[in-house]
Amino acid sequence: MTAADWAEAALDAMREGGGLAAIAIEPLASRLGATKGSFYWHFPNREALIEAALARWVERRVAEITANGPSEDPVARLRALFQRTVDEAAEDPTELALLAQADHPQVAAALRRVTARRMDCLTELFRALGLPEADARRRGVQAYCGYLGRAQLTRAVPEVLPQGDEERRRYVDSVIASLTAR
Amino acid sequence: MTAADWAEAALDAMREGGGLAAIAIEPLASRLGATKGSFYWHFPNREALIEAALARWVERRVAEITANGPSEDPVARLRALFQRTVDEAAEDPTELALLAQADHPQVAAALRRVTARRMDCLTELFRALGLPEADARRRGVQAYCGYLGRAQLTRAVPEVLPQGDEERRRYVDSVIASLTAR
DNA sequence: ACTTCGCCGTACGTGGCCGTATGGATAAAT
DNA sequence: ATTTATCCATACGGCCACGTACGGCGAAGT
Repeated sequence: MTAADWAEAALDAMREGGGLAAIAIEPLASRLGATKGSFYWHFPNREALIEAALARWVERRVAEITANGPSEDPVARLRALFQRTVDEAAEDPTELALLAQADHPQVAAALRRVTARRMDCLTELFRALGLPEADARRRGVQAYCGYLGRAQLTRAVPEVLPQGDEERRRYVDSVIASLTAR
Repeated sequence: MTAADWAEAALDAMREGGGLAAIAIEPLASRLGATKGSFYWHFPNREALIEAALARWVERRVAEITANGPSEDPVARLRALFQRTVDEAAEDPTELALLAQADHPQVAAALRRVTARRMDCLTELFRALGLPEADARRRGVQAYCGYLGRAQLTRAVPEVLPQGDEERRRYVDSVIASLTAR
């Protein structure tokens, strides 16, 4: 049993429990087949566990940004981004849970890091499409807001979203067209 | 002390505490200068209080939809919508908290009602701009995702959003242009 | 004056979770 | 073989919140 195991279990709990409140030591211990004695050996307190879990989460989200090599076609990358939103955000409410607890200092720091990197990536993408810096940033914000909003709806009220592969494709086409127009 | 007082206090607590977990009877009682004896006279249990608070919230959100008379210019209404997002969502994280807890049955029902009404309104708006039904719905979803995402960022990571009145105006202009283009 | 009823305060039991104290078990070091 | 370090289990106290039991108190009816 390592500290990483505990951090991973904390992330799992947050994914299923929907929020920081789901990170509780005693339930985690019973789920891991361990006890609090183990936990308090590897961590000083609950806050440290939260910190470790969030650090893990940030690391992964940043890694999956740079995983999309900047060599690809910008429009294809945009499309891939919105395509993945559909499948991913539906299964992993972690990010939504964190967004809802942005007043928490540790959560806020994690969100700042990930969001800033994503925004940089999106801005660079629109610059690759030929837009000047200021316009590219605006488009980046616009795209990211669309991404976040769609992630929300996918989980919270999926029935208002386009149903069926055909409709979904048309929707993504429409979004891409809006973002790359002019 | 009425049941409405308790429900209102529950909404206040949720606004400040960020989530359903903030609706706790004993803290509410001390805040209201009352005790649990009063609460359990007006409500059978905590779940009923949550239900009442959510019903209140839904009623208000629906009311503020129909408050915008459908007589206005569609583009002006769109602009007003995105303008209000900036001020409002920053001060009232209730909706974001609810979105993050969409797995909760009572919350899900409340969100479904409000979202469906808003989507109807947006669709009607784009139809008033001359779009056929299917296109209007797509644009409506697109607009609402932009709204939700911006609300998220406003609270969670405001520093990535356009700063200053001038930049904010340009951003809203860009969004409106994207949504009403073609 | 006495009862009834709406409304609320107090006290208690229960459960879940945090953090600490302390001891046990195993393996490496000397 | 003894010590030491590492890792974990058990037991405990304390906090906070839910829900219940019960008693009190004022107003209205008779």
